[in-house]
Amino acid sequence: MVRKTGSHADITGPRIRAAAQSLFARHGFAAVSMRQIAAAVGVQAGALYFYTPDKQSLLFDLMHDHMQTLISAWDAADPGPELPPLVRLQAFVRFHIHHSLERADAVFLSYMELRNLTPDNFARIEALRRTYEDRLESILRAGLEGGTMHIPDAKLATLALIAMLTGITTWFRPDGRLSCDRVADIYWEMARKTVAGSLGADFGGSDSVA
Amino acid sequence: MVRKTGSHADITGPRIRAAAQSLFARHGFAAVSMRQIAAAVGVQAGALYFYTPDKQSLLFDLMHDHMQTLISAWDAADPGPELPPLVRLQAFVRFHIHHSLERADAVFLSYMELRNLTPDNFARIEALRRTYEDRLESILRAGLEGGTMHIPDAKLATLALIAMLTGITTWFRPDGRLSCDRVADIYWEMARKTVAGSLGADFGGSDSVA
DNA sequence: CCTTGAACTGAACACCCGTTCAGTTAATCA
DNA sequence: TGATTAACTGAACGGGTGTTCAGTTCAAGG
Repeated sequence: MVRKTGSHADITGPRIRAAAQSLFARHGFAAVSMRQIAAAVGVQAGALYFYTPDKQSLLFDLMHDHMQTLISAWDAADPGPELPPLVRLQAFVRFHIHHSLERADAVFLSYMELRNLTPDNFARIEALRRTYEDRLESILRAGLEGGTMHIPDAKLATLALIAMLTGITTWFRPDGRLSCDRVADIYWEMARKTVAGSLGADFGGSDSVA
Repeated sequence: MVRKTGSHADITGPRIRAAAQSLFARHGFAAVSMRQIAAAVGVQAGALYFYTPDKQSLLFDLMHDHMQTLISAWDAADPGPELPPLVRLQAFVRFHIHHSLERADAVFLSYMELRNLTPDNFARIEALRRTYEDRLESILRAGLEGGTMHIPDAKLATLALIAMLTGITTWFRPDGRLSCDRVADIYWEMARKTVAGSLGADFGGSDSVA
């Protein structure tokens, strides 16, 4: 009696969130009005407040869900700490690229609209972002300690790799020159070399630059 | 008689642009009102229109100036095409990091507010961005042809490197753990390895991952 | 068939938006 | 000193903002 299966509400809520995500990603949180979101769903603006307390919560929920999904999806995809760090790193690179490209709008939102969150909400999203970064950083530290990786700074390498991988979402087009799989192959090769042993002597003179 | 030296206008224009840049970077173009910009300058909103035709032009001018400054500053810093590609790449990495960190607001604007440009203005900024990317890409292609670099895809390596370098602006703090110079050193080492020869056999088994 | 109540409308609330413009101010020049 | 004019004010313009809420609708439950 409290809940009817197949009710309209079960589908309208997700539809609002989908419309908001798409519009926020395309035009930015501040540039999209509740009336525009409502129109995209085919409803009056007032009806949105049956599903969300306010506009800010709509943004926060989208970002929060994305970060939680990201983290738990990686924890499910992680081949495990007993495997060699380079194996785990390869899994991470492939996972991050595929997961991000399949959720371009959510990824865009989650690092473009941080400044539109209230301080409290910002802190919660930041914590999740750091949690995800720590997953990668611990892989790099394991590789460092095991001697299979050579990185000048684990924290900076983490940030550099994530920036490099996430940047793909800003230019990748499914109908472009390269498929998602091919892009993942190429980026894995670059990432592998970034953390590889520092056998830089194979091109003489590069260090003797003024 | 047309221009008075030391007039108020000579300083108010730049002050408006500085305030707009700071506010746009912190809160986003759409979230900042002309009245807020005016208040930051200590003037009424209407006075802004003595210096800019509209809000959109204010944004475009900031982004356009930043891109032009970036490109011409690199062209001045480029050690020249007669030098080894790895030398030029090192110069590029150091230049990009230092230039970006000294202009955090402008960098932030120029890749966060692209979607708030009118289609015409967007196309003009995009062209400048591509011009800058081409500077790096041609270095990588030269290294590829000369055999001193080994990259799976010059275009993707360009995008990966720029994303990696520009990402620094999102976390770098002048009073943080590492100085700008130290960060540049670390990133150069990572960038160098990314484009280095593919002597990946120094850690056996990494390629035999399922 | 009638009641219930979830889903939704449409109008209203107070306020903010970018932009314009008739005036005011104050400094310069002849 | 008086005319000129660039710089700026302050009010107004039409319209959009997030949010609320008294009503309407309509399918399901008893």
